[in-house]
Amino acid sequence: MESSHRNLTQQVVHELGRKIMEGSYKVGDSLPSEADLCTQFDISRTATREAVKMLTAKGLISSRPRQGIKVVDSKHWNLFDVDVLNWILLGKPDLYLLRHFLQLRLGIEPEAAYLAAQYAQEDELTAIENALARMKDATNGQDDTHEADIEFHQSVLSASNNPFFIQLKNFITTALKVNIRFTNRMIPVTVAEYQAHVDIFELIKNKKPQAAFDAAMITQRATLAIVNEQISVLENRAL
Amino acid sequence: MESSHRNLTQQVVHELGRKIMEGSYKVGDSLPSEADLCTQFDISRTATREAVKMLTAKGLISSRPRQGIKVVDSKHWNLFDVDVLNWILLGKPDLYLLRHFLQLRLGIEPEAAYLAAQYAQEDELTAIENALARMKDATNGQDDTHEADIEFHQSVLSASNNPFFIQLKNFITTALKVNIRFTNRMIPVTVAEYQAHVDIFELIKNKKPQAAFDAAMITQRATLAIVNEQISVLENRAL
DNA sequence: ACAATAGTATTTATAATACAATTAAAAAGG
DNA sequence: CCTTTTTAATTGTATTATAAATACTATTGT
Repeated sequence: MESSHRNLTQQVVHELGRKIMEGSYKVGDSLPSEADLCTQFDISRTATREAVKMLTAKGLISSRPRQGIKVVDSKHWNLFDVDVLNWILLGKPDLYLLRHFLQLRLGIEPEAAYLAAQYAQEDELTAIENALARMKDATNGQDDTHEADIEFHQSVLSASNNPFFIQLKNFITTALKVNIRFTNRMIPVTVAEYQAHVDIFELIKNKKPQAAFDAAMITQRATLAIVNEQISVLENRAL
Repeated sequence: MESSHRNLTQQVVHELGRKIMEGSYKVGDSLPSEADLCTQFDISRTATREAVKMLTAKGLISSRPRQGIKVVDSKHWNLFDVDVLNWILLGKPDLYLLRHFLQLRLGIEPEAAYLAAQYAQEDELTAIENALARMKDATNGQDDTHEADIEFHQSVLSASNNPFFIQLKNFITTALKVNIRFTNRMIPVTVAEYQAHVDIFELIKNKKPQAAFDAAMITQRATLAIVNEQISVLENRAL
């Protein structure tokens, strides 16, 4: 149990957050009242209320006298919160969610590459290069495939020198992890994939923003096209 | 005083969040201890602690025994949280922040237009059209200029039918408000700007994703170029 | 029968207090 | 000087009491 090293409030936040994101409590549903949560988790009202406040701050629930604690509409959820993203991952992401992730990655990552080509500092370029080295090792089975891949994408975001893009590292990381769920058990990172990453890096390093943008965009559109195809197959089969 | 109709916890959250985002408490700084916050706001520890938990949930602070309450590194801040965005707006956004906003808008909005062209439902197209009508009225001074503009961009995001893009409505709205800060007192919404919006709508309606993407991208790159130019002027003047 | 009003009960909001757990920093020991 | 122990400051948790908000119910007057 990895929850034991966190305090009570955090444990309850995690447990309830996970249940909401997996759909055990649906939008509009009432959660147990404060009193019930206290008895269910065998904790004081203090801990319970603080957990409720944290989930409220993340936009998942509302809490009002006489009305109780309710799951609010999903448009209010802070989907870019690191905890919420992890709870999404703990749920059962389907192909549609993967598509949603990829659609936004397609917006973010090419532009991040563009900005990196404009603004990357020397140490940030080095960080990208280190991630590439790990990916190369990974193709030889000497390093964790997916972690190196994640590190590459994160380091490009960092190199954008834009706090909003940097904040989206959580999102991209989760997106990649969801992707791995569906492409797992296949060849880890192919040489072709590795080469595509190297190409983007070279364009960033040589300060070619538009070319870096285009290269990243082509890769992303290809990935998205595959998922769209998979969804089409599924939907046609369902008819 | 608009804070009086909110509960104590929310008032404290707002006050502290605002101060953090405006820089009164800088990264690494300690906030007053729980006990001090209680006396400063003249409230109980319960209310204080719940406020601290909410700010923790938004990634602004950490709170540990003996160490106290500290502002954490800004890379942990949930910059896409609606409250955090509002506190940013209450601070004093400068041209660099505006550029950061525009850089991400440039990633998001063209792709949102692309997705809207693919997936928009009839009622979502109508919503965009209504926003356009308001913008047209605004050019004649019959409606609020900037609100109609915001409504347009929000309705495109809604039409993307992607929850992540929809969640970013807060971000885009704040970005537009910051933009208004710097372009205010000028002609509200020009006919040319209005026409650019109409063009994007037509491409969405006629299901031309790539063309809608390109049209939105051109507009955004132009806006960003203006800000980059303003920053260059400022920086050259500073030398 | 119906609508407006007042009352009631449920639930969260706030407060006050006590004690436990954590941990940074100081003190003690080698 | 380094390591260990102690201390004290600060948050973590529990308990109890009361206040405020509000959905629901009952009453009342028409």
